[in-house]
Amino acid sequence: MPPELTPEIIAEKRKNLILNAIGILEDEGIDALTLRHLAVVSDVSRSTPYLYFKDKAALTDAIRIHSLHDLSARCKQAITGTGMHVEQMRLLGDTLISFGLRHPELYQLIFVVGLTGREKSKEFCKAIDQYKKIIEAPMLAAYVDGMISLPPERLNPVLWAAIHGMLMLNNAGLTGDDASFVQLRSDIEQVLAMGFVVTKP
Amino acid sequence: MPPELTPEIIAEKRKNLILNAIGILEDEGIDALTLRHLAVVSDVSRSTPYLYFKDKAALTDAIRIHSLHDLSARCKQAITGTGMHVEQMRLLGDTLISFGLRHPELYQLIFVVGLTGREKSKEFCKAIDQYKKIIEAPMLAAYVDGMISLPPERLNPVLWAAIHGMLMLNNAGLTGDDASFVQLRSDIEQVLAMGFVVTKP
DNA sequence: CGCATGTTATTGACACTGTCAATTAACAAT
DNA sequence: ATTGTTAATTGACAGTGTCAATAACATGCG
Repeated sequence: MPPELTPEIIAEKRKNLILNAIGILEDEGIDALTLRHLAVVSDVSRSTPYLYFKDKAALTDAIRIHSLHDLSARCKQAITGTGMHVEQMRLLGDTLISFGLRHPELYQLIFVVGLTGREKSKEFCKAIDQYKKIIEAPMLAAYVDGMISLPPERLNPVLWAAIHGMLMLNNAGLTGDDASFVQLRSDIEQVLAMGFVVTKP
Repeated sequence: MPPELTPEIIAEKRKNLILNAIGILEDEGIDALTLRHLAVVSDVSRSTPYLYFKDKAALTDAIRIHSLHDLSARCKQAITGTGMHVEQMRLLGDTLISFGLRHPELYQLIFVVGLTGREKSKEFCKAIDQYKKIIEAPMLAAYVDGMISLPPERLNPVLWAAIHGMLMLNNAGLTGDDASFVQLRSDIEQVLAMGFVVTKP
């Protein structure tokens, strides 16, 4: 008979590898994220990760999914405490921007598909859908309240693109110094708001 | 004495390697862009590229710079023929979007610094500055004409972030099908325009 | 013409990486 | 204690970036 390896234990070991991989990514950069290095850091043998991940792309995919769930949780928490829909929208934007600024390497790994592996996995798409659902809820409420002029399925891509672009440019060092980024952030907020927020008559 | 290798010939061989590298990138993807493969395609020996590029990062940097010059040239050409500044702004946006859609791998290599190598080179920064200067010229003209409400150094980052984000999301397959992208593109244009275009009184 | 010289290009070699087959170690049930 | 199944390790191989050692080679001088 096999040793007692419950699915829970397997899942825990898997999660441990994922967390160690994220640690490497954030501390030493994407180039240091190698399966062998992960094995050393995790104090396991060279090919043990292959027991939990089919290949390297599967590992990075798992990192993406884990991090998306984490981000979703942060978003949920960010909007508890206020019921004002437009305020919630701002809080969600802040959460994403803050995440992108604090975890640049991780952010890039998550959202720049094609950095590793070409096509999105089923689970990744599910995690994205979950995240989008959380984001779009306050937007839907604000829309039915008549506060904004575009429905969520049209407004969210606009806001997402603006924030994503700002973060990616900043990540690439193309937004100048910190002051420039702050200015950009405020300008984007203002320009966008003027573009879709319904002004009271 | 050395063999007759004029700087022109050296530059030509170098450019040839760059063009071949771009060909590999666009035809076979970023993973196929390897120095050894480039050598085979270019019909030279394994380490000949090292005579022209210090290391792989120098090669990708050269690709970036070459492509930025190419993009700048396209932009210059796009706005010849009309003197209407706001129309020129639209044409420049179309040029960038069209470039990003037609050359996704190349676009990502250029603008996602950190994909290869960590810090920007001097020459890359110069090419970026050149490009920005071309982009911002019509915006400055439109600003002094009173057509738009933000000066170029503030408006350009906003527009750039929006377009960059849209292209990167699309590149990652996060903008849905083609129809969704078209919708997003038009929504962004509209929302942004409402945010900064001065409406005639 | 033949040789020295400095330059260009190729090959050899090394450390890494992803990956998997072959092998060993661990352990529950008998 | 034996055994059979499974977890985990080691061996091995093809690629990759990189550079030192080597060859090829056009030119200038004797």
